[in-house]
Amino acid sequence: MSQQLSPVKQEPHVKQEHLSQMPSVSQPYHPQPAFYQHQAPTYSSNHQYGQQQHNQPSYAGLQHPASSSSSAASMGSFSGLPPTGNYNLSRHLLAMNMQHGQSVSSASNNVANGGNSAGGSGAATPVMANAHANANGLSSAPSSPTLNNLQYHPSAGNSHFNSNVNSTSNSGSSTPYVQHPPYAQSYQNQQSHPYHPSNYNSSPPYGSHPQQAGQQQHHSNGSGNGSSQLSSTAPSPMRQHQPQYAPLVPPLSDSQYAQYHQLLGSSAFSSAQSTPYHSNHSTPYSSMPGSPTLEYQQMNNGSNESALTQKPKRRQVKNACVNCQKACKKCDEGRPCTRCIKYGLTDTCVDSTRKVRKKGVKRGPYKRRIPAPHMASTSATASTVSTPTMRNAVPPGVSGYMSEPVTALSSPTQSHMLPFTSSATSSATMGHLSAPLDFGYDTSGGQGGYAYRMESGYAPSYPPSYSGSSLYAPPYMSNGSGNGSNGNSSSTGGANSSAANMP
DNA sequence: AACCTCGGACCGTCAATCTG
DNA sequence: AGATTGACGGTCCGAGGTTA
Repeated sequence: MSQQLSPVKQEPHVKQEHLSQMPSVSQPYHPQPAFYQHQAPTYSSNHQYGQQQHNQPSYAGLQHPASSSSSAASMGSFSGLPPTGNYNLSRHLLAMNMQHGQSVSSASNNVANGGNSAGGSGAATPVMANAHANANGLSSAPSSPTLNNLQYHPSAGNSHFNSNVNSTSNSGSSTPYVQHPPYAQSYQNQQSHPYHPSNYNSSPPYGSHPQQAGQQQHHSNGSGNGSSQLSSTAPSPMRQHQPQYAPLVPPLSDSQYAQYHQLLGSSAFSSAQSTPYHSNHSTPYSSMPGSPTLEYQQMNNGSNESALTQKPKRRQVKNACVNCQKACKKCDEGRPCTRCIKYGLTDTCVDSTRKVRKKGVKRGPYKRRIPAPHMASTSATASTVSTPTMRNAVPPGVSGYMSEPVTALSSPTQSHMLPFTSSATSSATMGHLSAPLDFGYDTSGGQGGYAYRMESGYAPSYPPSYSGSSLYAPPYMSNGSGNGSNGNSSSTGGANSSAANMP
């Protein structure tokens, strides 16, 4: 079994490298619950995409009638599949369930491992240690608050909490999978992609007919204990609304599917209702996925002229599905999402797993605001200051600033979404804000591609020793800010003064 | 025309840091 | 302790290429 493990090629593409640094991506499909370890004794923590399935006996035996000929190639990672026989959907789902369930624990496990190897720092942070401590086997709860509140998705991992919940899939049924030709081809060519569904193991690259949505929903529902007690009646505790959904999905055209899904998404049947992070999502839009009029949310309900000239804010889902994530396409909160329904990828439409944020990363002294009462510049327009850090410019005490539209923005960090009113602009505190300065293109770490912006009026105060926790060079290198300084903003005020005078 | 790929702009989160 | 900062980790726009 172990000799079947083959290293998954990493595409040289930059973005994929970045994505491949997301160790937890593979975790939802990680088939290594503790109770299965006896069947996977050689399992390594340095798992790769596309390998886990080989340690999963019940899944390695997955058979697929539609993959007998042409699609066999597209299922390269399923090379161990027998060429004939019935596709055992229940086993398939069972395996997927276990893989999903494992995500909770293995994700945290990966934090300790991957995070350590990637950054070389923070491995010993308390949270990571804690995550690791919880990462063995049957841990039934997200091992970190982040996982609990954000990453843990019931559709992906709830099975872990319901180890005795029966799967409703038809045991032994050989449901015909309908392969979506374009994607079959596409995914076939992407097997080296770390996000390739075939490398998820639980996500065979064939698309399923949407009629199987009702079965697929039980991915989140199956037993995680390897039991074969399969029932055809027990609904998912988290998605028991969806049995109503499955029969309602006839073979429709793509547009019809999309339309239908929009209805789904905006209805109480949306899986978004059950996601833990939607409940406290601050924006009112999250409850209405799929509404085309909400693709962009209005920054201002017409109360400010500047809003008319500003580009509407892009709205993102909390967690894109693996398919949309891989394709860098817009997803929605429904599972399956509209796009996956459209392309027949409902089988693999599962939430991607979010990486646990690193902790213990030393951050340099923050640049400090300069009082700058005399630097008022009325030339600052709403557009020029509408940077993500614009909130910095909002005086904490400015009342009325967060009035009408802000009621929808309970998240304090979303204050930068607010329009920049003229009154605020003219305030003395705002005066030092003019066009932000781009300080080039950072390619030194992380995702790169971010143009560091220094807003005038802020004094970069990185001490010379600061290296962004070894991740970044000091982003403000214009004049050696902080050279010999102790990070005091006064030492770099000159740079900002000049910045403030920039046109 | 539809779809795919992917660079990078944009977004939201939240731990580190600052401030009163 | 609460506010703020800003890096991180993510989403997905949109342009260019490919395919049917």
